[in-house]
Amino acid sequence: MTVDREQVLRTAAALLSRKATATMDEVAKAAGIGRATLHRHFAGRDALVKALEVLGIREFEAALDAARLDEGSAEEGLRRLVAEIEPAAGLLSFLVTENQLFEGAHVNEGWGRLDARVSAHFRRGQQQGEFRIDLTPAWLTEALYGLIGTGAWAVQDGRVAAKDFQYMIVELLLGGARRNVEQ
Amino acid sequence: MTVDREQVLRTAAALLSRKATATMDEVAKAAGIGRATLHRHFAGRDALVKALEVLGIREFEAALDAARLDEGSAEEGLRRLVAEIEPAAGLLSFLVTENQLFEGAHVNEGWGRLDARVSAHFRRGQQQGEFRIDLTPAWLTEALYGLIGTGAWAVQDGRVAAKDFQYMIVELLLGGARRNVEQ
DNA sequence: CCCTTGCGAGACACTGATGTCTCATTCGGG
DNA sequence: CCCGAATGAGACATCAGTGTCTCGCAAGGG
Repeated sequence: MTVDREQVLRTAAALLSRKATATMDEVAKAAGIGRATLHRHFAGRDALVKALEVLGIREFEAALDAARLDEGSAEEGLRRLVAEIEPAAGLLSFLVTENQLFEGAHVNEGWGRLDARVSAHFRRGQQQGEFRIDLTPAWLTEALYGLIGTGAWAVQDGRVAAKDFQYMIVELLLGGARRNVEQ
Repeated sequence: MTVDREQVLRTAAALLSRKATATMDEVAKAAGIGRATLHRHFAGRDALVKALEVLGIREFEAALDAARLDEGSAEEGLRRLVAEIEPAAGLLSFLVTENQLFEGAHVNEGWGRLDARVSAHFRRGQQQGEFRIDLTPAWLTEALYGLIGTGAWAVQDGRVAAKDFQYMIVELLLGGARRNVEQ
């Protein structure tokens, strides 16, 4: 009988990341609850978005922790990160697109911290000679977010099989589309 | 005195791709014109979005033609395509995010055609042994769109220099982040 | 078994965006 | 220099979305 708050948020993220103009009524319907109930749990649209941000940042941070980026090679760390982040891919893609419209340049402090951790990981990979140095850590970070979001959409729309999600993202990000001749 | 219709559309695409909930008034202000004038040129919000789609598809198609994908290696074709598409990157990223919310699964027929051309190019690259076959053409196509959109945002927000736009996208998409040891 | 709690559906007023209008102004061509 | 076309600013009605409320109902615990 009780609404699963987290499930509602995940559904809302999946919907809002594809249709930012979605109505509160649409969000409620997508989550399978009534609009009044949605309002009981989230005071308004702003509160809903804020809750999405909080949950998304929390899950992303948890994924970063669980990935143990410091251990092993940078590549292994990245693979673990993508694996850990997969369940929250919808939330992350919502966060990324939402963060674009930083109203008045007030970047979320939590987001900045996560951004720095990911960026630092790519920098470590460069310093250890694993990653190319002609692609900036900032760009690799953005590209990772973009590919995760794209992957989440592609899976949702059935253009990519869910089981290939991790592989497609990591392989493209690490190895690229070019076929290595010596292989 | 006369409004530059195309410039208005480009400005609108840049704004709407970052903030889909932007008001007609915001769009007008961003384009430096009055709201009434905006309404004179585009009957309403739907008409504006439709015009953006038409222009975006037209420019994308022109980029595909200009890139001469059939000539030379698949990699060269891809590089030309990204170069040709750069001026319309904002429009393309709007189209991609907009196309996610295919209302009632009515995918735009023009978009499907473009999609098929890009996908076919990746397939050709695979058949010629240039591209990896473990990454599907559909995914490579999606990834290209995603990276172009991500790149456009990153440039807009100053996280990546505009002059690096093409390089960052093509190098990551083709070669990936991993440093090749034999190099 | 009852009773409390939480939910869905619907009604309602309110706010903000939209679309249309008028009017003064300005630009640019003739 | 003058005139027409196009624009900007603003007023206005309309409407969709929002936020709040009530009521009936179902679930689940005591």
